[in-house]
Amino acid sequence: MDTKNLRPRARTILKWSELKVGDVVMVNYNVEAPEERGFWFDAEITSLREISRTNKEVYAKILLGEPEDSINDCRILFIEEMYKIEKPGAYPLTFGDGDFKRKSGPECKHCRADPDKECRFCSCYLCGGKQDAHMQLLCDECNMAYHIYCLNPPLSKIPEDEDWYCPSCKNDSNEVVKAGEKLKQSKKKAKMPSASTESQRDWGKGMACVGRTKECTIVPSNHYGPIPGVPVGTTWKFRVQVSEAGVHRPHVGGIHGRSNDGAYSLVLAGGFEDEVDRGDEFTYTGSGGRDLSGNKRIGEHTFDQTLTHMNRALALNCDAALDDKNGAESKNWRAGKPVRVVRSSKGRRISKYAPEEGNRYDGIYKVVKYWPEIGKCGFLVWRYLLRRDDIEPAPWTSEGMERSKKLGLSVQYPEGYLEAMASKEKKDKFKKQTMKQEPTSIEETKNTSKAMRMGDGGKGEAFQLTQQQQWLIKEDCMNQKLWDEVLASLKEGPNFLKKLEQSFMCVCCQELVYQPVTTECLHNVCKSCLQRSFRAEVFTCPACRYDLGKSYTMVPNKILQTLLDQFFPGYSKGR
DNA sequence: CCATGCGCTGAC
DNA sequence: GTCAGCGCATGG
Repeated sequence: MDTKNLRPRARTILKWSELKVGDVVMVNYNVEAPEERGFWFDAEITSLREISRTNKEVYAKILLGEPEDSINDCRILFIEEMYKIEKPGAYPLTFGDGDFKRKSGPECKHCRADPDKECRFCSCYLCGGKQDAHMQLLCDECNMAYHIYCLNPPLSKIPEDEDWYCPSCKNDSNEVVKAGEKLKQSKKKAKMPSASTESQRDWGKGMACVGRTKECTIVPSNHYGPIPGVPVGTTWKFRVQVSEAGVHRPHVGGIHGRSNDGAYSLVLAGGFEDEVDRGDEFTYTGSGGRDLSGNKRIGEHTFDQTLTHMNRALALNCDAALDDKNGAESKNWRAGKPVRVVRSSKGRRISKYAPEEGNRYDGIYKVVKYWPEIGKCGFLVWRYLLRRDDIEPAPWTSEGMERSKKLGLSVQYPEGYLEAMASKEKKDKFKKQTMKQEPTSIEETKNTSKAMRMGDGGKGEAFQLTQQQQWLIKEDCMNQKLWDEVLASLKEGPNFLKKLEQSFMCVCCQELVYQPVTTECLHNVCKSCLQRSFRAEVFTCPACRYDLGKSYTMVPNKILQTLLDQFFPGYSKGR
């Protein structure tokens, strides 16, 4: 088996039939639930025996850099995924101490116990030296350290880019787009109309086709209800930002949902003239029935809509048995599943509740009823009645406006957008009289960039804790020190949640702890992760190696679990 | 893999 | 003002 040309980045899932003694593989071990991440480690297969067509009993020698971390031999029982790798040891077992987080210098927590010992987390992969930690770069793929001056060509300073990949993990240089170079044509793109029509349009510079730069991770994509840290009234200029915030994930689609589950959010953009919006109640129209030929995103109505896909999803939110012929009405509309509603400024043509600019989160609504009807377009459409059910005041009410003012909510623009627009305007010599109204004066730009930072999870209004949360935090005395640290960032508003997520991340699975066990040494680990460690006969704390003892009783910290469930609703789904 | 889509932009 | 037509995320 040739492992030389296979890099972790282009990892290939191994087939059982390919596996043989002597292979070095990267294994996700003991995964009980497919969505749950287990331990990643490198192992050399020492023996294997076929049990069934899909199962092999595999014994492997774990290749780890540090003896105290190693389980010398193990029996691999449930291999969910297995990859061939180039650099053994490049993916450390997650018994680390935050080594994933170290970007560069100054201190490697991993080897602080013995600073003189060679350590693969802070010794340069090229020269082997540990010196000049501040000039080391960590590869985002394999976590190996590299001195910037050992690289070929050497770098003069630590790059400011978010990600850095070492020479062996970096993609084929032919695929890398160098400064000033045009994007390489993808296979998919070759099929697109533009390939043949030689379109001269300057795609990519504006917001028409940009991708996400951030992703909402505090709740899963199938999360119902508000997004923690996003108050009603929050407004974004572009749909892609709404997607990044996790409020409404599709870039273009009006409904986000799953046809066998329900709808999580929708955007009111006035796409249908015969829709009615009364603020606390509105009618909405399903999707489909449009002619999308010519690679369009919206088009003429040419056929009837069906209660499938997203239309079915939205119907499932209604607390009534599904009826795809006549529709249905809920007897207890509040019992339906919650839908996040975003109003777009485009809806102004039919609704006075639409915002003047951008896309505004207006809160939670429920589906009261849905029915089929012949729309103004002449074709059958599915129509829905939604009614507001949210304790947060609607943005157009006086209470809501006061709150928006208090929270300092204003339209959020993508990073660098206003600056880019301002300089473009200047360049185009479009100064003239617009300067007074347009937010391009220095003062105005400053104000808006403050709002942008807030949206980025930066400064803004302080995060509010409920009385119950304050009480629970006080009760969780084992974690007092951690909470003190986390509470210090309350004043940073939405950043508070990020800090919270970091502080209560499980060192094993690198996710927010679930059913956390707070150890005697005051670390928090998922109960299932700790159990897995114990099954592998490692009875120490995964974070600090403190010996917990073979007969340690794992008691989940219920108070902490309650708190985390409140701050990150739905995060434990599927775990 | 493929189909869908209540955005967005520059060209006209 | 109108219009063609693109990447991308998402679900199936």
